[in-house]
Amino acid sequence: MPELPEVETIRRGLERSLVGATIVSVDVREPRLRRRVDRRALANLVGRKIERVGRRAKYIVADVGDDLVWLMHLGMSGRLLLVPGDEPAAPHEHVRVDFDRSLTLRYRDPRRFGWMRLGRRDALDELAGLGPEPLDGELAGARLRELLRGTRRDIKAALLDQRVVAGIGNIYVNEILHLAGVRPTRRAHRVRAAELDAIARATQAVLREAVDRRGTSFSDYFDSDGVPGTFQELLAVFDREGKPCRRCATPIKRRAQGGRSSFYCPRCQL
DNA sequence: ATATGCACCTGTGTGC
DNA sequence: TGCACACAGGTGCATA
Repeated sequence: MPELPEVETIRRGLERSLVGATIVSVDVREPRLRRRVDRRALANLVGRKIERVGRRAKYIVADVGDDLVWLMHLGMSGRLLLVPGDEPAAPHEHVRVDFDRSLTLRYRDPRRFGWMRLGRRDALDELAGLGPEPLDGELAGARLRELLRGTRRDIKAALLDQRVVAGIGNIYVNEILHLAGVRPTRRAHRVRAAELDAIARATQAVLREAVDRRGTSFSDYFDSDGVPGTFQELLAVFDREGKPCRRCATPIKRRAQGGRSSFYCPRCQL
């Protein structure tokens, strides 16, 4: 479900409510997530205080002291919700963490593609090898050119590769390529420098706007307070097969690419 | 190196 | 109404 803008929105919600809060109890109701949740390791959260809530790519990274980090990934259908302590459990609520302020964090994930773990900051191999954060500092065309040099795969697959750029998923990659005027099937190494500049700019513009709009809720994404985002109102191509391109009115096309749907305007994107 | 296919899961929408 | 099937915001592995 969540890409960078959704994860960032959730991060902000957790930061607002949880920084300074102390964990009172941890209840792993269903450890069989994408990777098995280590109950004993996670139990070390008890008594610790949330010092900081960060994000890297699509990971939530919470500092809990002593160089320990609580790492969470939401997969496709994961949701982190802050609810009053006495709220009854909802379906697919796999982990609940109680804090010292009548507040619990619930992890719900019907498909169980997400997971979480507690580890030492220097042992988080999940975060090693991730590409640049597109909204931190510069993601310039020149940097993209370096990252894509020599790669023969298509530009869409390259942008979805978290080692190339961190945080982009299937909604935003379609939107970015539309804004940049580049077809998703173009070979990455044949995309011109000027087009890479456009892709770099479009990446930042799309992700910034989507963060401002608190993410895209086209079916069932909600932030940590249960509030939907509004970027779906601005989608140019994603899930708009057959509808008119917002720029030129040509019907949007859809095709499968690497097992997932690509949407593009056959006129605006070359 | 990379492309493809599939596997991990459940829910929802569609067409018959 | 039921049923079969396609498809869903993400990764990661095995195989060619």
